[in-house]
Amino acid sequence: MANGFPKDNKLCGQMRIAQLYKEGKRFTAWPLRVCFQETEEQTQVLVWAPKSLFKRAVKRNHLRRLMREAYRLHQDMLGEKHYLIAFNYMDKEEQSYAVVEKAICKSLKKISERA
RNA sequence: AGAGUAAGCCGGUCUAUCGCGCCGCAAGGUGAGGAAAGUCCGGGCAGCACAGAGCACUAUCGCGGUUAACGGCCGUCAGGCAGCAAUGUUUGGUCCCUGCUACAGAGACGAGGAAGGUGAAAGUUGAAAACUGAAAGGUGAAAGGCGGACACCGAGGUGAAACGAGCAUACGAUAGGCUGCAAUUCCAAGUAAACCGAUGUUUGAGCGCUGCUCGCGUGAGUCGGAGGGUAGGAAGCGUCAGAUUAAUGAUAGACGCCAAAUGAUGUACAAAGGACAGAUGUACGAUGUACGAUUUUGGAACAGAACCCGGCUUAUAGGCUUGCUCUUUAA
RNA sequence: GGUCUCUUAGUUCAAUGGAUAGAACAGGGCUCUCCUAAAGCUCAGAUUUGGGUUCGAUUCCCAAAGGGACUA
Repeated sequence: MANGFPKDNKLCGQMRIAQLYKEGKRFTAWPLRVCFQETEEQTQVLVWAPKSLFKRAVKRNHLRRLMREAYRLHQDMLGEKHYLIAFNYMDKEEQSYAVVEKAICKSLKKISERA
């Protein structure tokens, strides 16, 4: 079981991100909003907390790390297929790790079922 | 002991498991703060410019020191404000030239003179009879009163300020070439040397001298519209962090810190009270106060590097050290 | 990251350092009308915040907060 999260698994590039948001399927799993798309290449993930909701950089960094950590520990739930996924933090409050972990698990399960 | 004040410091530690960035073949090494923040100053660094003259513009402003530099810091002088005090805070070139000082006030920055007093010109009144003359007018006609130009003396009051000044946009001294790492250099990819309008080629557009003018140089494009393409990477970023969707985290446990509760057959002090010996002692003592082992619960701030330094400013739980001041008690 | 700029009634804008901060629209009340609109009268409402300079700050200076523009 591979629980690492190296740099190759991060989604980057303005064009590819715009394409994902344009063509990908979306759903909400509080406090997250998820956007995903199936792909032939390796799985890449984007994690994001908006500046308009969290003005302090510390809080944004913390939430991003929580989401990334939760994904890293549960990424084997996705199965054999590869996806592009974007996790957007939605809630105005800063939630604990337990809440974020639950939401990530829920959304990963949903992705593997729907795709 | 309490309260205050000034200066300085700390900003949890360790272990286990799973992970991240960078360096390295690997083993391994290394990885955020006192403010990393605001971007308010200064410097390094980079690019452009640097024949000259003049005018602007911006910043600073008692004195001395410190520094690579500063508008910072340290010491000190004077004034204002707060405090019983220790101390804190704030202001600090000049008024020669150019201007400003509302309302009120006679007058407001050139002076001019108000109530009142002294003197006093013009004018007016006194002013009619009578005489003279064709008439108009003249003579009579002076004292005194009213009047108050003007000259001298000169308060009180108004107002922040009444001739004393204060202020800056004014003057003086000093400093500053301009722009900023999205600077700048290189690589890769892509496109549109096309179209429309205005203006211009010796009757000189535009550009450069990076604010303007003179002056000098250059000499055919320049500006706007609509439209097309790209927005990746490397260096800059070394001196023990260094990315470019942007690394330093998550979980569990232990210790330490803070707050509340608990309060040991515990310790110290006070003590109603009865007991024993006896005119004062001895042990006991319900109960109260303080200190407190232990246990339980909760809490732990402000905040995250993007070229780097020196300051300033702002945010900040809790704690530590030292100096000084005041109040109370004891010696 | 850097360079600038702005904050005044609910909204859009005025106001040499000078008296009670002005105007339009919006809002409340009254008149008119059978009712509404229009019109007329009237009322309330603001200098982003905290210091300083000044006799006196919307205005000048310093700090903070919140917007906006430009720059590869």
